[in-house]
Amino acid sequence: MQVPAPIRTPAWVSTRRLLEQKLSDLPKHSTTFNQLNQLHALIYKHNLHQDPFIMPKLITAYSLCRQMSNAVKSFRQVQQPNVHLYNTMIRANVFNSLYVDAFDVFFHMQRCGVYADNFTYPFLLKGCCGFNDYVLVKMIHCHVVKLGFCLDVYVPNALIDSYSRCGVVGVGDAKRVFEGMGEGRDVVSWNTMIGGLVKVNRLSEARGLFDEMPVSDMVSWNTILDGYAKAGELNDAFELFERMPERNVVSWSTMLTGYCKSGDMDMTRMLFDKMPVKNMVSWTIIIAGYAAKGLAKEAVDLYERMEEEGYRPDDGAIISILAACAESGLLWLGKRVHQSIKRNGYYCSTLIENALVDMYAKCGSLNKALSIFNGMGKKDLVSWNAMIHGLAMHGHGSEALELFAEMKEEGFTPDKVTFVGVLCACTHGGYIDEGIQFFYTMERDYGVPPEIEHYGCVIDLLGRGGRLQEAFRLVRTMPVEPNVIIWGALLGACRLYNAVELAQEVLEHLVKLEPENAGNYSMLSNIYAATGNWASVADVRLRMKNTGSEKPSGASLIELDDGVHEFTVKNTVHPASDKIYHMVDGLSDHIKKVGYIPDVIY
DNA sequence: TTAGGGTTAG
Repeated sequence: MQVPAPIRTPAWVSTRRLLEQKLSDLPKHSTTFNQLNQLHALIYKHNLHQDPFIMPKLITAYSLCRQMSNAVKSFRQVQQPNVHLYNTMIRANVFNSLYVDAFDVFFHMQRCGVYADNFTYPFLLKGCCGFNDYVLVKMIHCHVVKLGFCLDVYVPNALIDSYSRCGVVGVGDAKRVFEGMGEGRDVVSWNTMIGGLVKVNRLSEARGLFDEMPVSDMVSWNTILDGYAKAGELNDAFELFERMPERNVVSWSTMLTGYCKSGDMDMTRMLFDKMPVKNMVSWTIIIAGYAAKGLAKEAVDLYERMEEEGYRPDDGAIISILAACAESGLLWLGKRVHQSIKRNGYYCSTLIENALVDMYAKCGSLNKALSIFNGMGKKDLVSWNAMIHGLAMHGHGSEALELFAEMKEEGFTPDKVTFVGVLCACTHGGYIDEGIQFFYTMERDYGVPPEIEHYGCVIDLLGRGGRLQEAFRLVRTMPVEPNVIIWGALLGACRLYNAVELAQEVLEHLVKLEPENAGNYSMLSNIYAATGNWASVADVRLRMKNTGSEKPSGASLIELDDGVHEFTVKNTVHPASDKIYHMVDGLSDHIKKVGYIPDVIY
């Protein structure tokens, strides 16, 4: 069907200009579906749905408010898309993490004989980051070289970035592209290369380039600052921070992250309070920092202050904060974030729903996790994995396995993370033979080769099932080097079955890997004690003293409405200590009367 | 091109 060319009356021209302006002015996050649909209808009415300037703007607007099906519909309305429209569509897909679709658009474009330009390859290379796939980047690189494509600075810069994001395997290629650019390098090339080296922890090399670069800008300073902060070299980072010709919100946030990760929340707070300009990222860093450390009151207070000051948490903020809550079991803040999502009607993406499922599951609210999971419009593999793992870790092994079966029926292919959850479900549900069966068939039936995580699970499974020799044999024959988790699982099993000799051997391996962890010695000491070998208990204690490893006392944390309460052995600092001990003594007497024999830890 | 981002064994 031929679309008649619009008649360019002055009224048409002004409508066109108005629509173009409206599309450009749309706010990124608060655009509603209706607003956009109205604009789309107007575009149709004025016969502008073939317009080479209007349509990319419409597609971008749909993409920004996560309406990709409408973006695709709009794209299909255009009969002869030009390179600009293809580029827009590739970028829209990448922005929405639809990497496969982005590549499909690229192939479609080639089939239609439309030539890629300087923008196509950088957009496409950004799509490779989603796969984090070195081979894919290499393929595009070869493609560009084969075409004899004019290597404008944008394309090699994108190549440096994409290669660097592939980690250690790609950084060599990134360097070759960087060096090949010669005099053609701009400040972005230098910054990207420095960032790439920082990503693979080659800090001194990055510093060398930073010192060597002809002209540095704020991004260069921030990149190298981030390198020091991520490496935990906070003194060096701070020195650099003070020496910076000027600082922006990114520089301050980089320092916040550094101190947060080192656990120094006082310093983090001091910097945060001193920041001249804050943004969503800086609020997120400090709130998630407090949350991850279980500092409930500080985290919730700041979250509320942030909302009072008119900040609306974006996807990044919500996900980071929920993840931090999940890590420390901070249900209080997790619920608070969930409330504000509901109250403000934020768009709840699959990413956010996954974070909610994970948070509720990790915090022990399995019903809440399940109700969100069941109500999800669109589940992805991560949703299933999070729910399976959540059920498994709380002892609902059979439910987890049922969910695994359901997931396959729905057409999802399990990945390596799924099998960690499945094996964990078997361990905690006591399904030893089933677990071993899964372990030995995961590669054959699903093409997922077992990795160290799966060996960890199955060794735990065998160990808890009392099949210690089998577990030990597997550790010795497995193709990967056993780590502390593997040896730790084995030591735990030895403790369960009082396997003294095996425990001694396992401990020697563990001590080599983590000499500073006193928990390992305690475990061995407990095994000796359980078998009445008091002389060896004394030996181990002496060895602990000599090596200077002191086991920190364990603490229990309970979250009530007003925050997290910590309890340790013989600790009386809690304001309600007297009442609590009274209750504990009463309970203790009661359970002994009904036949409880305490398992004394030595 | 720089700061925060979901699922992973003891």
